[in-house]
This record gives sequence, C-alpha cells and structure tokens, in this order.
Amino acid sequence: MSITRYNPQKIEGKWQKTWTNLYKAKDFSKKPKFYILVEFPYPSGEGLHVGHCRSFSAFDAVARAKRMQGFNVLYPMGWDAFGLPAENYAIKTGIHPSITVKENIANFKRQMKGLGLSFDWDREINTTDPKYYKWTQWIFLQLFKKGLAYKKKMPINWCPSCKIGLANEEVVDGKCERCGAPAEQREKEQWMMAITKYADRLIDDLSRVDYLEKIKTQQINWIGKSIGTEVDFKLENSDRKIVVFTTRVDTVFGVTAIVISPENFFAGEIVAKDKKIAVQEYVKNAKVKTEFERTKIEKEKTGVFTGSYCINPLNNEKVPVWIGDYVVASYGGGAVMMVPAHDQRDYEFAKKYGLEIKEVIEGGLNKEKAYTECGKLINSSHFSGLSSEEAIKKITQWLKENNAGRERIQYKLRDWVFSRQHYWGEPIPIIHCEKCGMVADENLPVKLPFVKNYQPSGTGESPLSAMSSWVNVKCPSCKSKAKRETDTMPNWAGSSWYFLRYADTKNDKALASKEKLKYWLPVDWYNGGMEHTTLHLLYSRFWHKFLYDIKAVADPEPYSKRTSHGIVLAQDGRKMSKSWGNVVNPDIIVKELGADTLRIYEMFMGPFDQAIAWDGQGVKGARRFLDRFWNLALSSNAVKSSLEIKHAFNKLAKKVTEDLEATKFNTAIASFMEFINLVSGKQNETGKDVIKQLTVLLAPFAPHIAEEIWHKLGNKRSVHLQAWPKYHSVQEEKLDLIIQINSKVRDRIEIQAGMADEKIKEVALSQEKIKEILKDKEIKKIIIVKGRLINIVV
RNA sequence: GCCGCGGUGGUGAAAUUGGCAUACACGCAUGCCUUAGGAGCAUGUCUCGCAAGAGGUGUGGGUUCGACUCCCACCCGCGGCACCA
Repeated sequence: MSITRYNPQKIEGKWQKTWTNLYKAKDFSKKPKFYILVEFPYPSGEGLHVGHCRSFSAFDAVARAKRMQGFNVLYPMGWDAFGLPAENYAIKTGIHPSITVKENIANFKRQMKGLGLSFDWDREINTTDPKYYKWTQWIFLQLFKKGLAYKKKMPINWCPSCKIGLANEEVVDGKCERCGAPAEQREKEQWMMAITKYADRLIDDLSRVDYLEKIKTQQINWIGKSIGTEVDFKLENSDRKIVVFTTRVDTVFGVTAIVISPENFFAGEIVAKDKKIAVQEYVKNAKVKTEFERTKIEKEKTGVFTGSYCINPLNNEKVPVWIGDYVVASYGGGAVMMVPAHDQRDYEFAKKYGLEIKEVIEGGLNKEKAYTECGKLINSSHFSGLSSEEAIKKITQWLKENNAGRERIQYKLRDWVFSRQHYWGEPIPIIHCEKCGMVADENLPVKLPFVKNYQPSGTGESPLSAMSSWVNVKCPSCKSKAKRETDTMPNWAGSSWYFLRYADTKNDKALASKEKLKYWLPVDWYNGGMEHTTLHLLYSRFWHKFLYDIKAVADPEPYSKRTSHGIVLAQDGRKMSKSWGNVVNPDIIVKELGADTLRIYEMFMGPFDQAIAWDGQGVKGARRFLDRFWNLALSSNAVKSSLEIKHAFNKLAKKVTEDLEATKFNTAIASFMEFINLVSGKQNETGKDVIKQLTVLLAPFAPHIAEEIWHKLGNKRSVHLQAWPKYHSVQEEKLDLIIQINSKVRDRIEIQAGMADEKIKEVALSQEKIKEILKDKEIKKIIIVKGRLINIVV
C-alpha cells in the first residue's frame, strides 16, 4: 500500500488554524483547576530563542496532557517588555520603544503559534500597557503607604563617560556595559523596597512549597540569616559607642582592636588630631575604589589607625579603633571586633600592622593561621573553662545584664534598590510637594509620556526630568507647586505580580477580582531559569506576601511548585550569541523539519534541568522518529493487537505519564522510540486500537502530526479533546528470572508469577547450564529477590 | 574559601527503597536498494581475547551475597555566593 509522505509544512499551519478555541481556560469550572506558568519573555529584537522553545514546548506537553486528564488548565503567555535594549535602540534610531516592542511581540507571537503552543491568547498581558502598569503602580503605592517603599541615599554605579547611573547588571567586570569605561561609585537618593522586613518569612515559608531543593538552598543562602550577639564598645573619653556584631562572642576576651568600614559615619568623627590627614587620605582612596575592586579575592587587607580607643566591656581593656576596607559597610553596622587569634582575616590584618594576637580558645595557636574552631575558653576571666557554645550563652547573658550587648540576628539580604534613572519603565507615582513632601499620586495610571530625546540627561536624572510639562504639577492635596518623581521602576517590577493578572486580565477595578484570584491561585507549577532564583523569584514572593498582608490575595505563597530548565547552548558549547555567529534560529528548523520535530528534539536532547548544547544532527534523529511513527500509524492494518503489544503500550502510557510529572521529557520520548522500534517489527500484531491510543498519548508532544494521523484514522473531533489513555499495573503471568552465580548472570529462565521460593531454587538448580557450572562447587547461600533474580553463592 | 550539582562508550545520555551497566539517540563501519545518495532499510559498534572467558561507571578504601547507586577520603568539572565578622 502506498501512503502519503509525512510533510509537516502541509499539515502544521492547517491544524494551528483550527485550534484557536481549544485552549481557553474557564474561570470557575466543575473540573479541578491547574495553573501552569512559564516565565514570560522579554520580546527582544532577535526573536524567540531555541531555549524559550524548549521550556515552552515541554510545558506545553504538560498542559496538553493535564487537559486530557480532565483539568481546567490555565497556560498563559505575556510580555515583560520594559527594559534597556528597547531604550538603547530608541537612542540609536529615534524609534519609540513602544513601536519596537509592538513589532517584536508580533514576531514572538507568530513564532509561538508556529510551534503550536497551546497558550490561551485571550489572557495575553503586556507590562508596558498602561492598563497593566496601572496596577504595578497601585502596588507600589500600597508599599509606599506602609513604609516599605522609601527613599534613601545609596551609592550607585556611575559611568563617568555616559554620565548615567548603571544597574548592577549593566556593570560587567567593573566596567560600563555600553562604553567600557570603569564604573565609579556615587551617592544618590534611591527608592528602596524593604524586603529585609520579610526575610524570616521568606525563609520559613519555603517549608510550605515544593521547590527543587537547590532553589530553596540558594534562596536561604542569599538571605543569609545568622544568629549572633551585638557588643557595645564605649569610646574612651566620650559617651558614644561602637556596636559590633559577632557570631563568636566567646572570643571577646581576645579582642585586640575594633575595625570600622571607611563609609562608617564614625570614621570622620573620632579621629585623633595627629591622624586626620592619614585617615582622610585612606578613606578617600577607599571610596574611589569600586565595589568590584574592593572585593577582589587576592587583595591584601589594608587599614589605618584612627588614634582613638574604646573599651571592651568584658574586661575594661583599652583597644585601638582602626579603619579597614575589609569591613563591609552595609552589614552588621559596619564594625567588627578584631580577634586575630581566632579569625583568619583578623589574623592577616594584625600580622600586617603588628597588632597583638591573644589566644582565648584552647587549641594551639599556629604560626601561620588563626585557630577558628570552637573549643574550651582560656584567658577569659571567670568564663575560662567553658565550651564555646556555653560561653556564647553566658557571655551574651552577662552583656544583657550589664546593658552592654544583646542577641541579634543579621541577614546578608539587603533592601532592594528600586529606582532606575531610565525612560523605558513604569513611572513611580509620587509627587514631591514643596509643602507636603512626598505625596502619592492616586490618579493612576501615571502614564509614561512621549519624549523626543531618549538620551540620558547627563545629570544622572532620567530623561523624564527634561519634560517640564510632565514634571511640573500641582500637589494633589494642597495644590502647591510640585514636581513628579522622574525615576522609573526596575524591570523586576512588572514581573513581580504578573501571574496574578492572568487570572483576570481585563479588570480595571482591581489588579484582579478576589474570586478569580481565589480560584486560580496559587500557581500549581512554575518553571523558569535558575538565574532568577535570587532576584525575580524572591522579589515576587516578597510582593505576594505583602499583598497577602493587605488581604489582596488569599495565599501566603504565590507558587506551589517550582522547577527550572537548563539553558540551550550553541553547538560549540558556548552561549548562543550574534557576535559568535552560532545562533540557531527556530524559524529555520520549523521550516526545514517541522515544529513537531523541533519540539520532540528539544525535549529529547537531554535532562531538562541541565545546560545542553545544540546538535544539528540530533534534530534529524527526531524527524526520523516522526517519519517512522507516520509510516507505522498509516500502514498498520491488523484488526486486533496481540497481548504483548497491549502490555507494551500499557507500560509506555505509565512511563510517559510519570515522566511528565517529573520533568523527565527525555526518557518519555525515548520510551516512545522504543515502542515504535518494537512495533515496527510486529506490524501484523499491531492493531488500530493501539495505534489510536498511541496517537493520543503522543499528541501533547507532537500535536500536529498526532492531529493529522488522528483524522486520517477516521476520527472527527480533535485528538486534543480525547481522554488521556488509561493504564493499569499489569500482573504479568510469566516472569523472566535471572540466575546469578556469585552475582554474575549465568542464565535466565521464564517462570510462573508467584512461584514459591523452594520451587524457584529447584528449577534454577536443575538448569543444564547452571548444573555444569556448579559441578564441583559447594553452595553456601541462596538469595531470592521476588520477581527478579536468584543469586547462588558458592 | 563557602554552598549546591555532577563525573558512565567516539558524542548527548539511560539505569536509585542496592539486583541484567551502557536503554534511546547521534556518529561511525559494513551490506542492501538506487543513475546517484547528503534519502531509506538491515546488521554491527565499552575494553582485552580466535574463542571459552575476563575486566569495566573519575581515584583509593569500606559496608554487602550483590554497589553507577550507600559510607569515608581524595581528584576533576560546572553553577551560585564571596573579606557577611
């Protein structure tokens, strides 16, 4: 029989047109809901990356399978469209970012549709749409009113050549990403978000969610909670004090100096007259250094003596106060107690400047390095003899009683710098009034005005500051002269709550209706890149907890389950990049081999969570598999399938279902291939019953070819509306039993299931091959593993 | 330095309550078909050995009837953090 050849170009577009109404998520339904979310992309000018295709296709398979399993599935898509590339492009070409973004979105959407992705396009969102960012601004105002959004002088990265403030991600190796000039530090008022107020809850609530373990660990480490003690060191001849934070208060009798950071406000105030010049010089040098230079690993520790002393409250000893740039200003108050005997950094510092090294923990002071272990206290007055653990408790208690210290928890997490001095972002809806100060502008949305010039202002303000007609307003409360805030929000703002908007995209009364939020949230499964673990994922959890506190949402956590995908590298193992010329364009693969081939290949190429290199040959293997499936499905004409084929299909259905849940897309596809290989040799045992079921099972992975085959087999309704194939645990009647001698496989036999152990022994020992080997050997032991093997130890 | 993940054929990899190591695919080789093959099909493809057989999952040790899988020590690679007191 001659059959038509598989030609994806002919069938894919045809079916895509018919699917437009299949994937609508219904608000409220008798079916259980299932909300699957993949991170929405920045619509760049380069178009869809094959990496996007990988995770979108894989979760498209999950979404389609879930629908067939009877869930009311929400699988939405949108655009995270604020950001620098569009602004930079506007600077270069004069074309307004909104136009570029519109074109790019159209292109992305065309590509996604061409892949047959089953997004519900009725719920498309765009962070740059005023109807959307109205609510981003609304959330900002709620945070502002609760004091969680506040202004503060902060050092920022500054490019002296572009005359513009740089976000951390725009500073690469200490240099401006655009022009390559070394970035400097500058002080500027910045909007901040008090994420540190939520630090404990962000850690504790991880126990409520199902995230990959590595994601949880990375967030916990990033937040960096550490429990310790604050100790007050009074300045000599002054009533001021320096407060230090330490996790090793048991070593407090070994303090031989206090070191404060150059930024510390004390630095200018406590310096003795004869040391002023030296200190000023040192601090000036330290401040010029960028964060990058200061944190170089090999850097030698430097410092300068202030000429002042303070008093150790435990033994009333006088200790010198130094300034050193190895002390981090923004952590623990920017001051440390120096215990060179038991801290390696302090040891190096003390060695360099000839400071005293005083041993207070027994353990043998080494000539080359500090002894940093815990142990028994010595030279510590009446605390001597205690263990470190006991001493930490007792000394902290003593400090409390004498009003010279207290327990204290510190975090590495810093508050979130929320301002950007750029044009292409959400305006911060705040008005600065001469009389009232900062006033919330409730008249939302505060629309981003069209400007003529996107060039940075050169003063460090955003290009908006030059728009006097926009900037100069009247105070909404007292009608006095006032100015708008000209800073805009960071990229992270719009993405910190977008998953809520999908529940109710057209609502203009609230960010989404309570009922719909209650129905759809939390997200059941959220997949994205590992690179977003400590920024986007943490920021959005923070905002969501805040919204929970003001009762805007019903759950304390936004995502029930979080997995991550590995990036797709170029064939040469490097990142895909225009400048390397190694970019794979999905359009070309779709055109030459078909969307289904691309989908299958990207799921098959390797473990989903691992970075993996593209392989141009490998894609062809995926196409071969689909060709074989096509030919088999259309040529098989047996009436009924044999028991063996039915069993094999049952096993396949089980494997595929389980692998989808576990993001093991690669082994799911491998099992399909295995099944096709098996069936190819047994076509007259393979009936239409199994072929139909196989087509349904493959439909989430390769939706177009499955739809075509399904119709060619005489069905009318879409394959994507079929019920997911059922499988059952098979009680096989006969089992393959492996016979080992000393754990080496020597023979295999077929036995009845449920055979008694004694009988199994008897049968195994009576095999000719086994008899031959055992001829002159003594049996020591026989181990039987039910249904698997028998091991004869000799 | 700290935290996390990993190391299995020529390549991407599979196999976990400890039980057949290398499934599936790529590549390669040989053959068939073909005017042709950059299409398709068939067979082979961890190492040594003609074979029977033996060895083999980064290295060394351990537990076990049995270890890719568990334990200890080490080496290497990747990712994140990095003077956080």
